[in-house]
Amino acid sequence: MHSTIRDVARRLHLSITTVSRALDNYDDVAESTRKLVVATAREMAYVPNRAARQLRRRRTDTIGYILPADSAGFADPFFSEFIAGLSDEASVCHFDLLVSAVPPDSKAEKELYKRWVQAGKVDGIIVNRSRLSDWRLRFLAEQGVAHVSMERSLSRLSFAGVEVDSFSGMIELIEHLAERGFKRIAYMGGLPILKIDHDRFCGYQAGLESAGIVCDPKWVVHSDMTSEGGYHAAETLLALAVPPTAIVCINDVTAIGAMHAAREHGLMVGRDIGITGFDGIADAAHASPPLTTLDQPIYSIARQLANMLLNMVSGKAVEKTKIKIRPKLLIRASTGG
Amino acid sequence: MHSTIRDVARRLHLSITTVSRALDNYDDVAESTRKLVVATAREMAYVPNRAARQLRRRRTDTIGYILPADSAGFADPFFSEFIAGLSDEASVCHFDLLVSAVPPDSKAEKELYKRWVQAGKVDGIIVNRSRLSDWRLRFLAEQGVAHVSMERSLSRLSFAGVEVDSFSGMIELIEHLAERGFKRIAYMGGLPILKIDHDRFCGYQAGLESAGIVCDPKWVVHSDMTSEGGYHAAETLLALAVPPTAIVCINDVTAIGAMHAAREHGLMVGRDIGITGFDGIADAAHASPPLTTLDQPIYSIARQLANMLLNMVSGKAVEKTKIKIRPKLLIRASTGG
DNA sequence: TTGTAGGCGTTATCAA
DNA sequence: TTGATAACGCCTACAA
Repeated sequence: MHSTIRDVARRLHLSITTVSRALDNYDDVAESTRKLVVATAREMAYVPNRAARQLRRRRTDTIGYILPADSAGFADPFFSEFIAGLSDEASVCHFDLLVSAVPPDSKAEKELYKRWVQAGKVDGIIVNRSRLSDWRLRFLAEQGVAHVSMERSLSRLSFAGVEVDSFSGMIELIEHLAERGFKRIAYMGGLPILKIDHDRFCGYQAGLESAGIVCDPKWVVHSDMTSEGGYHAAETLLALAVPPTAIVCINDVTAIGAMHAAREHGLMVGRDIGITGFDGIADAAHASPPLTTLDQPIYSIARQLANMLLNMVSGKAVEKTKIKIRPKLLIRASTGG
Repeated sequence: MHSTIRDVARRLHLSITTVSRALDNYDDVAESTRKLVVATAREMAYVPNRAARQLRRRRTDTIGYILPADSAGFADPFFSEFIAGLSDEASVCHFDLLVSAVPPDSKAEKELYKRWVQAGKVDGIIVNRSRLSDWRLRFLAEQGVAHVSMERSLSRLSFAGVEVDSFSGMIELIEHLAERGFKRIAYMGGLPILKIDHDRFCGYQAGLESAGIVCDPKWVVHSDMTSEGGYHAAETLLALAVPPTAIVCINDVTAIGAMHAAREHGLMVGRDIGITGFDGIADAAHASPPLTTLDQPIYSIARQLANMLLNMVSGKAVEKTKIKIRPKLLIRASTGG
């Protein structure tokens, strides 16, 4: 925090005003002074103080993202990629990204959102892992804070964001499994309050139905969406009297855990049992066997979300406020290739 | 951004000053007024404006972390876990975490660090993936900005941070491989300018030496530390006239890619070839076969780093400024169990 | 084309 | 124990 705008002004025997406007490319500044100011500012390594600018402009040039982090052990490449996308897009517009992690639907989460909003710390917020009934979206709408979300919640609020068509994807996936001859198909979800869990489960059911397969409630289990959780949930499934011959997992890391459990049970994944994921993280392609999955372009989705949000907070017209993406079925060896 | 401190003051017919100090628990405020102020503030949902507070206090209550993101496709669970740790620790102290992603050692990186520092956007910065000669650490020291780093660089600057003893870890690992009968041991590193690459490579060499194995330069390759990169680098190794019978990888995701390549070459990992990682990410335990690795407690390291930094910026005495951690060798099936 | 002055919401100094 | 008042660094009507 070195030179201030006063320093630059003093050095040039100009007023603060002129310096300020020269740097902001106002057109009522003589070209010669403008050049001089810009050169001097650069030479003096002048950078406008963030806090002062924020206070005055009443905006922060910062967008926020709160990680729905369940636990200490949480580590899904999904989030690395998502954050990288948000941050990259923000950088382009000279915005910053504020990040925090907090257990979903907890008291701490509520407090954090409140603090960020009421202290004016961010101009807008990106929400993901939307819940069926999501107080976050309601809260942000009420407070008039710009926000976009990945997956819409069921409430009728106007929605801006990106939605991946999990439902159709799952139907396609189940069809694929049925074609490969897998009939006893289990579903391994996450928290049932999650929109993605709901959508994927519905797609799973619809898929079964159209394949003429009945859905055994015993074959529906839930995990915490970590590989550890997937491992344990799979153990439960495989210990059943009549275990499933395929497991459809809510995401890739869960599936990686499930494959591990299957191997430990002496099953050859892809032949004795089919296992699928959702996300298309890099590691899924290198898993053993490579994982059949519904690929969603996480990085690109994150960039699009950030872009929409940035347009909103900059008052620019947002061309598209709802983007729907169809996940792509990547067939790999974990379902027989 | 609703009620300000003035609103609260007006409502109570008190001065702004008194309200401010009541809320900050100064002891020269009557207990009765303090209670009244606190209650009213809460009722009015008053939250101090961040920008104003920052401007006045000359601190931001924010720490920063710049992800060394190589590319769009980058997605290492290491970073999710690292960020979660930083963020959790920051939350405890009511600090925020500012995150950005930028290619390492690029012009953009330099500009970003400058901007953050000179605009006074953060009180301190966490650095990881230190380079052997790291301008970031020099720059931060010069500018007098508080910072901690994971892995110290070779320069003699005073260092505060956490260091994982990669060198000793690798020696132990090589010893393990040699015991298991693997003799033709390859090393798959990352960028050679990275401190961790240097340390791990040196440990590898030392390990080979003490096991009486000569190091064939052909068996030393580098990747970009992604699973994709690991996959390709392994293909190069396996295409050699005399391919190695073990591959020591710089991190887990690389190793996961390498295992994939090995399987494609018809090799049974753990029997025909030994493969090892470094990190101890959750997925490593669920890889096929489960990956032998040097486990470092990423989440806990991140918390410790953040904690040290927070103490530094709060002016608290830092008990321990250098923490050395010995990674733990987890022997799994990828080296024969 | 440039300068003056007021204020964004807080906190800190000093006097009452 | 409380209250004026002056910054913090910047932006922007408005005046010159």
